[in-house]
Amino acid sequence: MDNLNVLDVFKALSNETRLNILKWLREPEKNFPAQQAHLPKEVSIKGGVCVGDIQEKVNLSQSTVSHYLSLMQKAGLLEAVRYGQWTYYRRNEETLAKVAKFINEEI
Amino acid sequence: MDNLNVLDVFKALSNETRLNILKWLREPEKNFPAQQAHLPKEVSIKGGVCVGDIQEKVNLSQSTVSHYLSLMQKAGLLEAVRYGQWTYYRRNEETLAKVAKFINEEI
DNA sequence: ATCTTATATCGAATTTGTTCGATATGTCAA
DNA sequence: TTGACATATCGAACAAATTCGATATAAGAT
Repeated sequence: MDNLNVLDVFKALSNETRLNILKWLREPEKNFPAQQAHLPKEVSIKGGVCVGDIQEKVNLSQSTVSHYLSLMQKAGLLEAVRYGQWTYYRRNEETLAKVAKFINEEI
Repeated sequence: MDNLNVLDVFKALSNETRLNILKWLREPEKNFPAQQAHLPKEVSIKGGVCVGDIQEKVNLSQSTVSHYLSLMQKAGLLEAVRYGQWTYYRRNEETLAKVAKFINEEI
């Protein structure tokens, strides 16, 4: 939605855990076994994984993971979809593409 | 030379001044008028600009600029060529290309 | 209404980054 | 060999990021 803020993006990418989360979300089914277990069969949040599943994989506190995801969302790297009490985060491919383009053409 | 350390790269890119330096070094002749004034005519360090010229453009102390350039070099974004008492820094396009590729294919 | 579960936010401790001035090192010129 | 200049390194002050546990908010189940 908002325009690309490269500084916020690079800051978000300057952390191994956050980088891993982004990588894992490339293949959610593979990396998060319990993925979307809370969703009824007729609902699907394509590519989305809830905070709890991510926290389980990352070895950090719930508050830290929540904060990280929020940072990444503000940077435009992730988007959040709420379903009931869960928040599903998924990659925002548009921003990723813009970042690669930016490196190639502007930096 | 060394292998790509993306974390160091993203940290180096997480700063407006450093980002600007990298951009300016795309077109050294345009952005650094006094460029290569110290070099004898027969010597040319393609794309290289000395620390003093960069410092003049950035509004920060000599030690800070030196530190920034060193950070960027360690991250592989710049390479340094010494000529006499001057150090010329220029972009390392190979790393930049690797970073864009990394974003597209791995992150 | 109450309890439980999921996520977000707050406040604080610790670590890392920014930035400076002072000083060290290296090179050239007289 | 002394002096001047370019750059690098050091040590310290301040700002920002990391990370936690505690608490707030919000939704679902009893």
